[in-house]
Amino acid sequence: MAKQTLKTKAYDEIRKNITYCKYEPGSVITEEFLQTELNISRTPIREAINRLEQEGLVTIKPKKGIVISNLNFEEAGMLYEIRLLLEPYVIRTYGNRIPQQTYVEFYKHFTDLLSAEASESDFDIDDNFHQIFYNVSQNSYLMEMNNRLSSQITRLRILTRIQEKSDLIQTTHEHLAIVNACLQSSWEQAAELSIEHLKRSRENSFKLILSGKFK
Amino acid sequence: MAKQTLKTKAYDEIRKNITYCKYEPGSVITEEFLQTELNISRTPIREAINRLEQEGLVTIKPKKGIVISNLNFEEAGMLYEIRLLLEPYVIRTYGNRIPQQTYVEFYKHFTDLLSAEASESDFDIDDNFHQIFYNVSQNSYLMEMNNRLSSQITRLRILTRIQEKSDLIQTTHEHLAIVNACLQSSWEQAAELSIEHLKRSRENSFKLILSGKFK
DNA sequence: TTAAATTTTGTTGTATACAACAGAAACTAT
DNA sequence: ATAGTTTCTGTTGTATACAACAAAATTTAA
Repeated sequence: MAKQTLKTKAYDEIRKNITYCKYEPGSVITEEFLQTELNISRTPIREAINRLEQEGLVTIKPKKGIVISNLNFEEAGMLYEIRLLLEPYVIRTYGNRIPQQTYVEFYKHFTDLLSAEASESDFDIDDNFHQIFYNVSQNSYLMEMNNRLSSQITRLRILTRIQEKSDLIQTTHEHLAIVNACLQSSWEQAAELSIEHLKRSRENSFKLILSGKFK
Repeated sequence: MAKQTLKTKAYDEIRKNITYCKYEPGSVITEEFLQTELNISRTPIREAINRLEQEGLVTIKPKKGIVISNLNFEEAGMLYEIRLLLEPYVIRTYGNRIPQQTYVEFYKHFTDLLSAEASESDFDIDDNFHQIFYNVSQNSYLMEMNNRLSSQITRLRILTRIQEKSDLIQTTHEHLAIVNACLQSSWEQAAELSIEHLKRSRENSFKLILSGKFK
């Protein structure tokens, strides 16, 4: 495993706190706050913050503080637009690179998800599902793009409380359908199913945002 | 205009030096070198370097130095893969948002390019051409992605000496054809033309890379 | 000569002090 | 009371010193 520097430690920690909405969207924090919270000096904190700004998770207000990025209707629209463009593409183009072993793991995850109670780790599993497709592309731009999207998507899911059991089950069934299509090498069908999945997911998010359930 | 901090100044300067290959791909530089070269202290230099690493233009080797990223066959393939995915999409989807005024500017650039000698500013003009399409999408992820791609594409063009007059003329004619299609609201045709343009461009780059003309 | 151990050197990693400044608060003149 | 001015406070911006460490160079032992 790679050497863990304080910079990466700070980055991981802060990013996690943002994605899981421990730091609320729109709120303002200071470097000093992070310093005492993480017990790490300013330099690594700043480097982490700079990176997070680059990734769009925070905005640095000069001489004022660090604003945790908001997640509004427009942002959600942009996120899903990109996913709708990229995911069908990677499935169609690189689906055939997914190793057999990965399917075994998928099915294990699915049975876990359908049997167990909802928990925070579900997000990671769901992220992981999407990530696989990007990783097999071996295109670092695609992988990096997924990385950017995933933290925002996770935040969106948490804010819209979409992790409720009923939705989790539906999502899992949709994932299952996609995987089944892949196993039959029906890439075009798998791509179409992923479009359906993303569109439903998007509409669900939009609905919840507009209902004012969040923010 | 936004406040220029030393961090952004260092970033702009170093990025320019990398894109225009003043710092050669594969070569190793140190923070101290940049410090004396730009006459800026380490802290802003580091922040700039961190950002450039994030964007893939450099790799920081712990305790060793800063490696200017290489541009090889695989990297070029990844770049064009993304462009081939994104550009037809933005043209098809957002072409109709391009204001009339922009077309006037396009034609002015084209006539300039076809009449004048090749110069460094041609790269900016070409970048600008592609950038317009991403900007009208108003999707920050797409715009950011273009930003990432453009510096790499520029490096590729410089390294393959593709700016030679004959290629410049061909490129300009292809751009002209795309713009003409847009003006007639033939978005599908414009998208197809952009695919042709990118594919030819890619093959040209591949050819030059393999001929060993560079690196 | 060769292999292992040690020292040295160069570079980034981290901590911290001070400067600059934006915005709020207090003050002043009318 | 209000508009303008000044002062103050909190936060980030920048500079710099020192620590940690990877790799090269040197030394040592056989």
